[in-house]
Formats: sequence, structure tokens, C-alpha cells
Amino acid sequence: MKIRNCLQNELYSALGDLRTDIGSNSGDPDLSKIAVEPPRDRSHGDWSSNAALVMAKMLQQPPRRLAEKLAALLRDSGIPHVESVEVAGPGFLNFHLSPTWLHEVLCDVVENDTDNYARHNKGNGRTVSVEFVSANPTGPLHAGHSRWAAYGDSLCRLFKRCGYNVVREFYVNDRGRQIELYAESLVARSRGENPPEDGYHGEYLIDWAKEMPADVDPEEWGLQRAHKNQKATLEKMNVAFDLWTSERELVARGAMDKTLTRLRNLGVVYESEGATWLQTSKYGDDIDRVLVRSNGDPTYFLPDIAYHHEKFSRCGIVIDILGADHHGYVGRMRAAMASFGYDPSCYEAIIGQNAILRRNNKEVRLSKRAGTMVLASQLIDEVGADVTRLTYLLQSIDTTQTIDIDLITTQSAENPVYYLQYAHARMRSLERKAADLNIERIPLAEADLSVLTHERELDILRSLAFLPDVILTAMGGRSPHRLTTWTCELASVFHRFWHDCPILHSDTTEDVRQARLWLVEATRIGLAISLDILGVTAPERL
RNA sequence: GCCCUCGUAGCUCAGUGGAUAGAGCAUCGGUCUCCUAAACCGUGUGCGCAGGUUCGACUCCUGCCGGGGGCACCA
Repeated sequence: MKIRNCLQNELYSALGDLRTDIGSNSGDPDLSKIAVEPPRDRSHGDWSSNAALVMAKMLQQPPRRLAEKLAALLRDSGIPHVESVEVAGPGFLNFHLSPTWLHEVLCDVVENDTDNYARHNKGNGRTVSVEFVSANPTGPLHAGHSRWAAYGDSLCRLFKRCGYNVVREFYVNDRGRQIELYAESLVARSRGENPPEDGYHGEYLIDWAKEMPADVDPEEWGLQRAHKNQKATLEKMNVAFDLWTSERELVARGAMDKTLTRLRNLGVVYESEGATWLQTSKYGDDIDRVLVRSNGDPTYFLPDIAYHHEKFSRCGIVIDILGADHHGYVGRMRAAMASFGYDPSCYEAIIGQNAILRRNNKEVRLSKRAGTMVLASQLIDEVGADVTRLTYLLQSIDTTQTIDIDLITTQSAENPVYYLQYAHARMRSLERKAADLNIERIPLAEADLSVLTHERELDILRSLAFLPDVILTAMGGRSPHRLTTWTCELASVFHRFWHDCPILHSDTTEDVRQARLWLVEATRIGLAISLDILGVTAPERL
């Protein structure tokens, strides 16, 4: 944000002057602790800094006195838009700006438009691999999976907005005992029998078994069937993966053997009790892990390492989004990557808490084997993709989320998603109405933005001014829900503006009308950007 | 026992060291001859407990209490 940089630079230079003035010979101050940020309370100005509080100890002066001196220097430096600099509280510097700084924000938004406003180059073209969902190919996605789909996809969109290349990855565990059980269950169902006790008991298998031709390999066919189903559900949620990696194919191309050889050569593998172990404890894991069982079968861990090794060969940053029940997995994978010599900080596991579903006031346990499921596709069919996605993105991934299907269905009209979409629809309807009335927006350069002084108008612009920051914070904190919060706030200030500030009414003067039309356009751009990242459609009408 | 995570208003949740902790829902009550009332306005004794670090702690650290999830030659 231009104005922030400007304030920051002036502040730093004032600090420098102050230190020479005092004759301080202490070391350089820790600038990272000095913040220039919007105060929570508007009456404390448009921007505020804790510089004097941070510097007080180092310069051995009371913070308020330092603040006074800084304020005096800053008042003289003629920073654009700054009307006054005040000292408040324990020693905060509060900058009060003329609304013109917000009028510049409006121009900034409109000129950059949806493609470029709030776009960053933080990633600088680096590639980040994000693996999420990766459900077993033994059935449909359940409603728990869709939390990862919504979260992971929006996180990817955030990365993209911040200048990263993104590879959305889905790992297909199509090997192992579970697949045999799956095939056995499928065959049993096709004969009208019950699946084996530890097999898959979900009703979907009855339907799938009917579809299965008699002359096919049930395993092969079943894997394809599940994949097709999962992919279709993800598409319904508007989530598209760039790369599906099959464990089978990975093994078939020798990745597992190569990985084992490589690890052996690195001297981190040993044999014990007939099994082959990786020295993960050497790299921070609690205990060593088995790569090849004593019966000669590799564990899931070995192909997993091969897969991650491959990911690192393609991408600079590798992220796995996992459910809380997989958190024990993180240590061993990090250790395995470290033993390869990869920078462990480039491997990141995001552990999300699981979603709990409630129906009829009872918790629905999501188990594919037991067959008690709420399917992701059911949820999407019942409430729509927009409601589904936004619901998941309303709260932090660190918290267990309880989704009450009945509530979400019967009260879907009260879902915040409509609040956001209605705001967008209002903006579009204004355009249609204006066209009906033959009112045209004059070029932005000719509009007089200085008439935008209403508190509601300024609230919107303030909100828009912080969108670039919010996007960076949401990306950096891997927390797309922060953008949800911002979007709800933007919609809120917009709805209030709409209520208080008429645009097309006959008693609105032409210059105010023009400025407001541009304000609405800027708001629409901001809203469209954030809705796109959240994966929610921005409708023309509601 | 060890590890991860959460505990904020009646309920569901925001708040990544700043000043007087916020929203939605619920309750009760208002607002359309006026750009869509799916909206707006009013209505509130809350940070699990105890220490610590700090000029300043919901936020960081330690311990305790409580909820959830893990601790395989399962994936």
C-alpha cells in the first residue's frame, strides 16, 4: 500500500533524525517491531504507529516524549494526505489523513481491475505443490473430504494471487490391502452377497456392482469407477486438480526401488528383525519407521517417500493438507525429506481438524467401511456448491467444525454466502437500472471523487485499501477464512452505504452520482476478486 | 504416559503483542409512495483457571482443568 510505505519511510527518517539529535549511540532499532497500521478504533486516526513505544527503552526516554518529538518532525515533513499527527495513549502516533488518500485507493482499484488489484509477486514464480483431499479410491467423497477440497483449492488460489505457480495434487492410494478388500466387496455385491466383514459396506457399492460388466477386472474397474465419481464431485465444487498421481504407476515406473536404493546409498537404512527400516529418528521423528516389512511387502511409507521426492524435484515448496488423524505422519515424512537433504522448511504439513456432521441432532460418523456417510455430492446437491464452499471457509481450519446438515439445508437462505452474493447482485442491478435510465458513467479521470466524504463511502474505500494486505496475510497464514471475514465486512459496509447513499435518485446531484457509480464499480472489483478466491460465484442477480 | 489441536456473548465463530475484545444467529423492538427488505437501525456483566515474559497479553511461555484427534511391520 503506497500510503503505508510513505508513512513508514517518513517515520524511519524522523527516527534517524531523532537519534542523531539525542546523540544515541545504541545499535540500530529493530524495525520489524515498529508497525504502521490502521488502529482498531477510527477515532485514533487513519494510521497509527507504536514507534515511540518500541524505541523508548533503547533511547532511554519516556515514550510520550519521544512520540511528541516524532510527531513534530512528521508534521513538518509534509507527507501527502496527512492532516494531523497526534500523540495518544501511552505514546501512539496517530495519523489523521484527508479522504483524498482513499480517493486514490478508488483509482488504484479501478485502474488495476479484477486482474491486477491486490495481486502480489511474493512467490516470484516459485512453484508450490499442494496436495489435498487424496481420498482412497474405494468410494465417493464424503462431506468431510469436501472441507479439504474447499480449503485446499482456495489456498491454491491465494498462492496464485501472490505470484506462485501452483500444482494441485491428488495422490491415489490404489495399492494395498484396502484395494483388495474393495474389489472383494464389489464382487460380493455383484453376486448379491454381503461384503466381507472388514470390507466396504456402503450402499453405493450395491449400485456400482450393478453397473460392473461381468468380464472386467473388478479391481481395475472399481478404481476407475471411484476415480470418476470423485472427480465429478470435485468438479461440482469447482475444484480441479492439475495432477493425479497413481501409487500403482509410481511403483510400476520403479520409483519405489529407486528411492530405496537412494536411501541405502545415503546410509540411512538398516535391516532389523527381518524388516527394512529408515532412520527417521535421526531427523527428529520419535522412532524409526519400517520401509519394507519382514514379509517383503513395502509399507505405504516407501511409495509415499518416492512420491514426495518426486514432488520436490518439481516444486520448491511442498505442502500436504492432512486431517488431524494423520498428524503422526508429519514427523516421519519431514524426517524422510531431511534425509534426502531437502530443506525441511520447504516441506509443510497443514493439519486441519476434522469436520463433524450432524443430522437429526445426531452426529453422523463418517466411515466408508461402515457405510455411514454423508456424501459430498449429497451436500452439494442439497445446498449448492457456493454454500458448501463458503460454509467450510467460515472458520479456521484449526478448529473442529460442526456442520449441521439440517440447519444448513433449512436455513440455507440465511447462509452468509447470500449476503455476499446479494451485494454483488445489487451492484449489477444498479448498472442495469442506470442503463435503463440512460445514465452513463463518465470516464474516471473526469469524475470528481472529492465529493465522496460520507462515512459509509469512506468505510468502503478503507476496506478496499486493505484487501492486498488481507490476501497476503491469508496466504502467509494458510488461512483463507481471513478473506471470508474481510469479504463479509466489505459486503456489510456496502449494504450500509446502499441504504444511506442513494445513487440514481433524482435528488442525487450528478457529480455525486458519478462518483458513487465509480465507488460501486471499485467495490464490485474488490468483491469479485475475493469471491473468486473463495470459489464462490459472483451472480448478476439473485 | 507422550504428541497435535481447540476452549472468546445464550448458540456458531472472528480477532497471527497494541489503546474501550467484534460479527452472525437467537431475543425483543423499529425501517420500503424511494437504485432488489436475501437489506438497514436499535437491544450485550464474555477471553477455562493460575503463574510468567512485556511499556502493553485473547494473542507468546509454563503448569493445571475440559473437548477433539493421534501415538502399527494399517493407510
